[in-house]
Amino acid sequence: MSEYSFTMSLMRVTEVKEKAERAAIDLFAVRGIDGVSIADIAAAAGISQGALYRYYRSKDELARHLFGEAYKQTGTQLRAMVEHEQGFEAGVKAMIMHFCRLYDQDAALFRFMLPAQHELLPVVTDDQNAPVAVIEGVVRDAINADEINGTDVGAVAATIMGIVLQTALFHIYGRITGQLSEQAPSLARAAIAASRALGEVR
Amino acid sequence: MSEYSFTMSLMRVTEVKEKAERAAIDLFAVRGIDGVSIADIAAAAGISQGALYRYYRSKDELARHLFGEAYKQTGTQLRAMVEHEQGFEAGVKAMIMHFCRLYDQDAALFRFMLPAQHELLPVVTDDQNAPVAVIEGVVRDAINADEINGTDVGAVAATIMGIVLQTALFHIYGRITGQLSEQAPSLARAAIAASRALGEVR
Amino acid sequence: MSEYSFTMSLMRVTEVKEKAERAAIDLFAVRGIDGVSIADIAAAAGISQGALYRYYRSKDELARHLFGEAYKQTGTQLRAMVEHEQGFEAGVKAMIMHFCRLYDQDAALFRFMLPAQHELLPVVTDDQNAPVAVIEGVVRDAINADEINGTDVGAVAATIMGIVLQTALFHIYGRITGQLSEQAPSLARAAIAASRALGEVR
Amino acid sequence: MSEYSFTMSLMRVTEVKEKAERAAIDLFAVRGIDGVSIADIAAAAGISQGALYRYYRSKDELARHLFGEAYKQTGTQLRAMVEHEQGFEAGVKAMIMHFCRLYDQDAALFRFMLPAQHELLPVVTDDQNAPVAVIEGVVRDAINADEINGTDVGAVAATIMGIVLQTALFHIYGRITGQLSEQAPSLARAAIAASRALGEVR
DNA sequence: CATGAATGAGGGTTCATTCAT
DNA sequence: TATGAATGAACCCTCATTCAT
Repeated sequence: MSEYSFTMSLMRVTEVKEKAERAAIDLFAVRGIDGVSIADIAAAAGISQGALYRYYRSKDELARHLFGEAYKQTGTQLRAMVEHEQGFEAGVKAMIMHFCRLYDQDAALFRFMLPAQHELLPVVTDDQNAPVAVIEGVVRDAINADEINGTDVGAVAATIMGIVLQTALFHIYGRITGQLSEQAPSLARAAIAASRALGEVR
Repeated sequence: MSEYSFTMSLMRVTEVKEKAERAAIDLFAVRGIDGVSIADIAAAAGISQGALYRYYRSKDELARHLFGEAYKQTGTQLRAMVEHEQGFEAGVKAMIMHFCRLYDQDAALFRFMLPAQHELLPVVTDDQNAPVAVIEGVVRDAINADEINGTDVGAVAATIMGIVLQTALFHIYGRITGQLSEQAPSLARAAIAASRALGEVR
Repeated sequence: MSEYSFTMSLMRVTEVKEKAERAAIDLFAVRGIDGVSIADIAAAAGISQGALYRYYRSKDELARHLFGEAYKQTGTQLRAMVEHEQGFEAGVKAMIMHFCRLYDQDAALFRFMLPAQHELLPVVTDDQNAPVAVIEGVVRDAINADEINGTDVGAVAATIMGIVLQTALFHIYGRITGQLSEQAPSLARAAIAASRALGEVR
Repeated sequence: MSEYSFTMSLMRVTEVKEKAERAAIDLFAVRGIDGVSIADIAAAAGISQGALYRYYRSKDELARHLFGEAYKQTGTQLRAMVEHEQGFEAGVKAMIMHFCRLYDQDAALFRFMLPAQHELLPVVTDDQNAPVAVIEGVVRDAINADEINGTDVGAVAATIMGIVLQTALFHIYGRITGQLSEQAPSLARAAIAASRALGEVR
């Protein structure tokens, strides 16, 4: 009841919550959201099933929250990254390096997010800080600054994202090995070249 | 009920199977494999639940079969496409045009396959005719013919696939509109440029 | 698949459904709706839990349906009973006799309905054929025909219902024994006397 | 949190208990015992869930205690009421007026007790001071004093109780409006007339 | 051979109760 | 002593699968 117990209970809260979230992400990454039961998560986290419901109203909310947070945080970091850079090339390089490092640091989070997009992206609020929005912002600026030709912002953004994400996917499936961040420079070159090529007059 | 069963018995086996598969793909595309029940498929196909088990041992096998067939067929068509073409550029153009047409013709099949990869690709036999294998073949030939620089076949293949698939994904989510096949030429240019850029010496 | 099998499956349907409903009523009567689990009902009916869901979307719907049907049927029978009778006294006698016989024939149904009113009456549509409505109709006619004095139809109806239902409740709790229908005449006299007394000038 | 616990420790034991009981009754009245969780009660009472277990061993005991207390107290008051009166008529009038006032003063308590009877009456000890016992005592005295004819004490008591309780129920459901105590005299007349009519020779 | 009612093994969720703080 | 996070036993419900007809 003193500050001490107050602190303790707060620590426990984060402990349990963090353990649950870590377990959820790791399991979701491997088996997909629907392939993981609350019992699985609780067992992996070393907590009871009921404990999960103190922090999340439902399994659905847990998945949405995890995805949403990771998605938003990725976007925010991406934006911060980009704002330090000048010009399209620097922006793309920074973003792609960021993605690659993210993957290298927490592949499970990536393995969770990639498939989860398909079902959760439509649910998550299309925030200003969504990774897609950040990428599209960079592309838009580049078009306005005549750094690249092109009318369709989405098409260019898709190209950039596709190059990185599919590479990550190949890595997950073992078709590519090694640290992804080592490939970041060449991926960036590819993305920039592709972006320019998209807008070329035939 | 009896009229119904009468109709059923007049159906060709393939008819029933086709209806079931078509219904399954359409439903899987929209709600995902786990989001669709056998009852849903049977209802949409106008057949009984039990009938499905005459053709497939389980729902899992149905999904695997549908994915596998589509995957294999796409790969086969892709290979046929490619064999008619000479050189890397022509090959990539043909493949990308093929993907785009496939999407335009049967978006549902795409919407089914794209997310399904994540859980079914590891299960499906890594055939010679898998789309990935075909793309990698084209890339390998190009490298051998010195059309592009690059040591990592997978990296180039990932780039090419990523550009097309993410563009399709953007189309599914409404970020891109119009016929995808109209964008095929520019996507091909982007893919070729990206492939070349990947191998550039810095 | 012939008419025979069609007939058979229909018979099974009613069999299972009836068994489930009978078990549900009997259990609800003794332990209350919330005190009975789907597992209890299934076990008592000798069917699987899942089987229940072919006929009812939820336990709630099962309870509502059972109550609603019994309630409506009681009302309908009551109305039929009453329409054969002339005047207030005959009407009340008929209704009370009907209630008593109902109780004697299926005490469990009564034991289910009496407590269930408290939670389900507000949910059930206030039909023209609700027992309350029928009783109120008889009362209203009596007032219009100057057979009884009284301005408040509800008050008189409450009195009549209260006399019968509380008597049934006493019987359930063992405070009264024997066939209730034997007591119907005296209950009717009491109800009629009470109805008249309600409207007397002080 | 600390302010809160500070406040709590200043509370008198009875204060906490009273708040909990008041909250419990109010919630039970509206949603029924099974429809209310310990968390609901604790929240409404402004106490912790655990605190409830200092006063009651279980939720069941809480409900039983509340019902039992109210039941016993009502019976005791009823007995006190009756002992001041002479004769059957005066006794019934006093009892019914008491019931009506009780309802007017604390409708929630009534709304709690009425449905709760069905599950808790069999559990509560059949005390001498139970309302039913008091009513039956008055009836027994009246029979012995030849104020009413009748052999079955229970039947008469059921009639009297039924008239009052069902009227209260109608009031709860909105079929009757206004203060119930204003209707007490006419309800008493009805109860007395019904009691007499029960014993009449046909 | 098709049917669809029945099964039963889980899955998600709630909640009375406990207990470390 | 009060707290409320944690527990875990049920509970309701879904749905892939089976099988008598």
